[in-house]
Amino acid sequence: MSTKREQILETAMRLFIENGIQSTATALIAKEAGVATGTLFHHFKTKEDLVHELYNSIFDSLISYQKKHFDEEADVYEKLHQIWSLDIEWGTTHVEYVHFLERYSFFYYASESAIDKAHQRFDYCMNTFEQAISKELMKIDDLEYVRDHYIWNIRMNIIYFIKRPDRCTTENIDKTFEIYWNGIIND
Amino acid sequence: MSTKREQILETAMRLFIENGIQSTATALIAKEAGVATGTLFHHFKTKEDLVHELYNSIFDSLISYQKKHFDEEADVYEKLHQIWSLDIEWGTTHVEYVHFLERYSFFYYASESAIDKAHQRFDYCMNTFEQAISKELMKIDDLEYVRDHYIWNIRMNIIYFIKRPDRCTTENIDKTFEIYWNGIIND
Amino acid sequence: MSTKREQILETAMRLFIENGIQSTATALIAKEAGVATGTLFHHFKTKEDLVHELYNSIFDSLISYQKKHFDEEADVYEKLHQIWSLDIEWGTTHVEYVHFLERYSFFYYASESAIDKAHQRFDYCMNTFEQAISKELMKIDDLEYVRDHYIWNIRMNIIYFIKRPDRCTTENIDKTFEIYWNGIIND
Amino acid sequence: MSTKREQILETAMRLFIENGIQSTATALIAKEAGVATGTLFHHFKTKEDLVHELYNSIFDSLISYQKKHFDEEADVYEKLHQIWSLDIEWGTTHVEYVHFLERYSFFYYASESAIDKAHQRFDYCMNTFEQAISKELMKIDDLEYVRDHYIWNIRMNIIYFIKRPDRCTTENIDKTFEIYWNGIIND
DNA sequence: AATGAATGAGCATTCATTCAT
DNA sequence: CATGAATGAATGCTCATTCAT
Repeated sequence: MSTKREQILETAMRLFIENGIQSTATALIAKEAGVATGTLFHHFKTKEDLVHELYNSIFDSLISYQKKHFDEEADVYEKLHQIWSLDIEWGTTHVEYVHFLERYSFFYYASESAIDKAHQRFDYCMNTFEQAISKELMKIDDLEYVRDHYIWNIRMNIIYFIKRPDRCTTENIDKTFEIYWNGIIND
Repeated sequence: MSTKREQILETAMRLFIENGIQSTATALIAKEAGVATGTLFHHFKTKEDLVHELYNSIFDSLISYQKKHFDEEADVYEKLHQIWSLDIEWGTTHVEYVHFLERYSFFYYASESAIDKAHQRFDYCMNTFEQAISKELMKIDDLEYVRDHYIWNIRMNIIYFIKRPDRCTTENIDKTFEIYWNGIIND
Repeated sequence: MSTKREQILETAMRLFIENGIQSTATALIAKEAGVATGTLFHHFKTKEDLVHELYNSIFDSLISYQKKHFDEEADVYEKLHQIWSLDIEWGTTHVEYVHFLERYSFFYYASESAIDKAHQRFDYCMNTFEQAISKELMKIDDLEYVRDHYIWNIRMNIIYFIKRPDRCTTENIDKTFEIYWNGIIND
Repeated sequence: MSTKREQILETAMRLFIENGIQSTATALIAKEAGVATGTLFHHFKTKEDLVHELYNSIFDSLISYQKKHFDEEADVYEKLHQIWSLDIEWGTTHVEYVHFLERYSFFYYASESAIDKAHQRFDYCMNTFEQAISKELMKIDDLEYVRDHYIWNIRMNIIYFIKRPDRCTTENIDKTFEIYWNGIIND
């Protein structure tokens, strides 16, 4: 019911993307959200709390989107293909979330523990990577490598398809998955 | 050539890496460099200028390192392999530069024009990508894709080998190049 | 008579003692008392009112304690001895009240008029001081001096006996009264 | 040479006395001192540092005043008489310092450690108290009691003589010392 | 070239109080 | 009686930059 709270969240997201998190003053967020500064701090103890809430809500969105379509019973190739496609579908339809995450990722707010917590939420991905490794499908049998390799490639591809929506076809998405897959798997 | 100027640059690099660029006050840089705040602004018109000078000197380092070993006459596979290996060699032996670049990349200081200028300096890389595309070696014939795909993957790998210096062997570096190459090329 | 009202008073007293009056936020009092902030302001028009109510209730306690044992008919020495001992007895058994008064005394809330009003309530003490002066018992025949001299000495002694409960015996209390009495009276 | 620094100190002292320490905003101090807020924080890292500097400079004044006249070789009675008279002379001629100390003493800024440090600076007083106790001159042979008893009485007397400058004669000061001395010493 | 005092707009956060429910 | 979201002026403090020496 808290309309003001939501207004603050929406405005903060927009301003963080436009100007960066550190460069966005809480006073500006409040002003553009049409509330008093005190109201912002009534709902969020600190600016950092506000950032974290946005960060978590984005992962809520992504994870719930993926879990709706993810098939635990499929084989490794299928599952990775699904994850890849769903990530890109979600990313290109939640552009502002992607921009926020890119602002956030290498930002000082993103403590190691926050990143760890985020990784933990993607257990179904991690399980798939582990399964792939244990089946000796991967060129490198280090979970950390496999995970980071996936994350950096999917980030790059999502950003690419956002920049080039004209190329964002199923066919092209499949092609990018092949690039990912052909690279990482054993011949 | 002034010693003070160099002290400022070194100290700034260290502090930017430790705390982030935006979170590092010029007053602190001056203090830790053992100079007056006025001296810092005597040598660098603005904080942004200081950041840019560091940024450019890093690419000077990387480019001169690569040009020393790069063989323009080799074939595409060879050239990309060279660039890949040289990037990782340079990255793992210039850890602080890598950390600085990661701090800088997604930072608001990095304007589009700064990024474009940087890309231009890597003409020998771009030429190689173009050559590969024109020879129809790549799964996707879009220069921007090929370039970004390379950049994100090399960044990911450099950071990985910095985190895991024990795994930073020629054999493993070659294996990661195979992951890159097998992914991006046509079958 | 409301329980909530009493919870507020008790919690406020505790927090004022722990952190000082000005440093204790009304929101914190409400929270620790388990009531809403609105409830606090329903029972006390302002924070200052709450402080005053505590202040007055403490003097209610002290004065009623003393009046129960005070003998108006005794001679000056006896009466001052009684007041002295009763003050120390009350103080060492109402430690939190003492702490509150010490927090309050030099605090900006304590206006001159509030202090005057408090002095007026201790008419039986003032009468005794006047009696002592008119009988030429005191080294200085200025009521203000006699009063302040008593107040500062009794405060000091109460605080001392609170810090050193092991020394708080009738014998020691009597000894401190002798210090007071031998000082102020004419030889 | 730092005129601005001194202006800040003088203005702060005045405003702290007038309105209390906590109720005086650093912005107001800067404004009334005719400097920018940044200047205040250039000279004093925090408001607390500013308060401490004032506090310490006051004790510098008192201690240097007393040491100029204090005779280490005199007997206990003489030495205490000197300290007493010098305290009152200093207090009535440095009224604003006294007011500041009264504002400060029971204020949350005055940590136990700050109070301890202050006590340590008055070693010549403490030595005299110890000497008096070891000669069995005092009714109570507890150094803490003797010290606090002195402090509270001298504070009370200084404030009294400030309020009543007409009564501040050598004769009256001597009389108040007799009140102090006759009280505390053994018969 | 080097210094460091001075600037003042800007920032995150606090808090007594109000008021609609 | 009770609630707690909402308010917004106020606060201590920061920081890139300037400038007189």
